[in-house]
Amino acid sequence: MNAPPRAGHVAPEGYDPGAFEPFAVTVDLAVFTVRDALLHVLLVQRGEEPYRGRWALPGGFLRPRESAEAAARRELAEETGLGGGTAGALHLEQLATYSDPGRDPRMRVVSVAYAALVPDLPEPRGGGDAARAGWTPLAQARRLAFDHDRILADAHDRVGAKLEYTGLATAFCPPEFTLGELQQVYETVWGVALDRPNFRRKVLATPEFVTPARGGRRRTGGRGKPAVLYRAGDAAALHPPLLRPEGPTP
Amino acid sequence: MNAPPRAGHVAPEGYDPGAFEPFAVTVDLAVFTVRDALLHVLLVQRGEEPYRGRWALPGGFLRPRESAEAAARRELAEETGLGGGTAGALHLEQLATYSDPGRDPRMRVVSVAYAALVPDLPEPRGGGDAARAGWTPLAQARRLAFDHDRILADAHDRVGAKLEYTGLATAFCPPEFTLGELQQVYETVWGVALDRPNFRRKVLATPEFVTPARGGRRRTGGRGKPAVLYRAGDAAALHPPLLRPEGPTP
DNA sequence: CGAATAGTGTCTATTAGACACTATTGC
DNA sequence: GCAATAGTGTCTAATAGACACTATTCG
Repeated sequence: MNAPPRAGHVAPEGYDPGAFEPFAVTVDLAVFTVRDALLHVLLVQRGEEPYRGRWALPGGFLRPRESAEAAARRELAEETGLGGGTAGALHLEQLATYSDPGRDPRMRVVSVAYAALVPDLPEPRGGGDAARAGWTPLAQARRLAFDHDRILADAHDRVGAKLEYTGLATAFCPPEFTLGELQQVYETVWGVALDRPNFRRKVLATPEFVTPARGGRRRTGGRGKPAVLYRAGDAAALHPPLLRPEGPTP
Repeated sequence: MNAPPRAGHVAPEGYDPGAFEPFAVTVDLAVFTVRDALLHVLLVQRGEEPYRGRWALPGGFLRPRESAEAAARRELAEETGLGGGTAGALHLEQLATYSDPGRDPRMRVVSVAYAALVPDLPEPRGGGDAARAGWTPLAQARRLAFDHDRILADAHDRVGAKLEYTGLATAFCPPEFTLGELQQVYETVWGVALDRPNFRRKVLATPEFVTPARGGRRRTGGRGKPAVLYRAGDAAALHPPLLRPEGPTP
C-alpha cells in the first residue's frame, strides 16, 4: 500500500520526456511604496485577454537562463522605469509560489511572487505605450486579474510582519530620512498610530537599525522643526523586535 | 531607454510558444522530526545520476493537474509511508522556490521547497526498494545532492524563526504531549537550554497555544513525575511571541 | 503668536529571567 | 535514599506604554 520511497527529481529513466509536464514559469511583483501616508502598489492594466482591461500585478516570463530573482529585478527595473543600477539596490523579497492548476485559463503557469519595497518614486512610464501603469492606493487595488488579489493580500501581510523583526522599513525611505518619515512607514503599513517618543527610543536602542547621516536636517512634510537625518544601518534582524500593538486577528 | 511597461503574463501574441521557455517544476521536502533530543531530517539516497549515491531531500515532479502543495503532500505521504489521512493532517509549509539555471545539470528545473514537521515516526520504508531512505541527524546531513544543502539550511532557519511567533512547535509532538516534550522541541530546534518554569509560564499564558487534555498523564522520557498532557490549541500566531534567547547572529 | 513637528524626561505597570523550593515517580 | 522530572512561588532588573514638557521652525 505504500509507494516505495523514490530519490528526488529522478525521472524513471534518463529524462524520459513523459515523466514531467512542461510548465510556464513567471514572476509577479507586488511593488509597494508609501505616498501621502497611504500604502500604494504598482499595477498595470492588461491589454490582452484574458482579463483584458483589468488591473494586474506587473510580471512576466522567466528567460531561458535567468533565475526568478533576476527576472523579478529585470521586471522591476522595466516597470518602474529605473535604470539597472538603481533598481539593483531596491529591496526584493521572495514571497511565495502560486501553482494552482487553472490559475491562468490559457495554460499551466507557475508564478513566483516577489514583494518589492521602494521609496516614493515618480510615476512609472517610459514610452507612452498601450498598457497603462500606475500607483494605486492599496485599498483601491481590488478585483485584479488572475489570483492577484490573493497574492497582493499575502504580500501585504508579509511586509507588515517583516517590519516587526527586520529593518525592512528603511527600504521605503530615501537614502537619508528622518525618524518621523520612518515612523510614518510603520504607521502606514500597519494602519495604526504609534507613540513618537517610544518609537524613537526603540529605534535608536536597536543596534545598527539606523545610523546618523552627516550634516543635514530636514522637515518631515515641510513643516515644523527640522529633524536629524539618518541612513539605513546594517541590521538585518531587529533585536528586540518592534512589535505592533494589539492582538493577532483584528 | 526604458522598456515600456507590459501587462503581466502576456506573451506577445496569443500564447506564442517562443515567448516562454518550458521548465520542469518539482517540489523538494525538508521533513523534520525531533528524535532523541536531536533534530532529524528525512533523506533519500539517489539511485541515478547525477549525484548517484548521494543523499538528497525527497521530492518529485508536479503532475499535470496538481498544485505544488498537493504534490508536496503526496510525496510526504509516499516517503513517510503514512496513509493519506494521516499525512493530510501534517504540517506543511511552503518555504521558497529555487530557480537558478544550472541547479540541475540535466535541464531547467524550478523547485518549490516545503518544510514539513512531523512527530517522531517509525522508520520510513514501505517496499524494500532500491533507494534507501531514513532519518538523519541534521548535523550529519551534509553534502547533499543539487542545492539541497542550501534548501535544508533555509528550512532550518525558517522553522527556528517560526517557533518564535507561531504555535508550530506542537506539530512536532504527538496529539497529546507534555510541556516537557514541547520544551524539548524548542531546545532541540534552537539548540539552547530554556528555563523550565519560565517556559511553562509563557506557554500557559498564551491563549490557545495549548489546551489541557482530559484525564491522562505521562512521563517525559519514562522517568520522574508524570506530567499533565496537553493538546495543540487553535493559536496560529503567538502573542506575545516566545523569543529565543541571545542575539541575531550567533 | 499658533500650528506643526522634533526631541527629552519620567513615572508606572508589566514582563522576563534567575532561581529556590516542593511534589511525585521508579529504582 | 537518589535520580529525574513536574510544578509553584518569588525576587529583581529591564522594558513598554502613557504622557508631560521643551525646542525649533514657518507664516
